[in-house]
Amino acid sequence: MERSTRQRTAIRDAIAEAGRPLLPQEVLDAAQSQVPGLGIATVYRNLKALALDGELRTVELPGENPRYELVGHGHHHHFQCNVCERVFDVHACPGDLSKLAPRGFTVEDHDLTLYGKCSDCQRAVDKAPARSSDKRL
Amino acid sequence: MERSTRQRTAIRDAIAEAGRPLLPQEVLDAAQSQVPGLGIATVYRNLKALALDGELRTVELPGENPRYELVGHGHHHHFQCNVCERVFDVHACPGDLSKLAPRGFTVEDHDLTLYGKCSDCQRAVDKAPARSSDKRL
DNA sequence: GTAGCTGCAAATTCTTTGCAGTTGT
DNA sequence: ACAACTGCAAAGAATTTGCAGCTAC
Repeated sequence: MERSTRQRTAIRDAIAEAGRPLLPQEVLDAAQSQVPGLGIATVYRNLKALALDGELRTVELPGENPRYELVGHGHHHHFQCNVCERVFDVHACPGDLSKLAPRGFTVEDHDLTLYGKCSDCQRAVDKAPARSSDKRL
Repeated sequence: MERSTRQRTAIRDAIAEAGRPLLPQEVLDAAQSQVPGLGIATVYRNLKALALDGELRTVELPGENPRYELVGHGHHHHFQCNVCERVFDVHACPGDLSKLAPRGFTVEDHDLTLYGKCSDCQRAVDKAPARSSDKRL
């Protein structure tokens, strides 16, 4: 049976406050402000448990480690910033994509990731137009 | 400068013959029939080099380890069958998705994966209609 | 009281890297 | 010849697991 521990609460809260999908390590960093001794293994165990429980959803972007977000938003997609690499929710959807599949194939679902610059990074670029010497990451 | 070695040739051939995106381990298994002593590190090094070189493309599906396929088709997407789990190329594209992003965000690229039933598995379902006891995964 | 939870460290899995010997050009 | 390449084993990074002590109920 599921217990309510300081650790579990801190993990849930960290994700709720972030408002965007977090990596296990990001969850640890955020939750440690509430529970200093928190270990990464506990974070992994709780993320898995909460996901199984239906409280969290696993967000798997191509080539990225899994992130976790609160369930609650229904069908939606994600945007990853090419600069800061953070991931954001996109509450829009191209809609019916069934016509994209080859003949004879049936489309039941889809997964879409947008890439570009988030508003913060876009603003930074606008203010300081790129010089050829600018290199990030 | 790029050399032509037995190993590199075997790796390239393995992927060419497969005709679908392969995992590094699958590449190793296939290429070892040509070069028995082939090591996994060499496979990784060559996959990376060939991808950098523009010969191979990395196919990263959500929650899956990276696969590699021959370049040749330009921008395209993938379809994964919910039944047989095989991955197919989709040579269609929803096009401009920039309006889906939140205000202030700039869309530069996108990644799309369709899920459903491939023609083979769809045909199988049509012939043998699902019973309520049928459960997958 | 006790089953579930936790932190730590060791184990796993996938991928990368250091090194000394091998090979293509 | 000589830089690129290779196999092996060790190193990394992300995630899982074993275990003994802790804690919510």
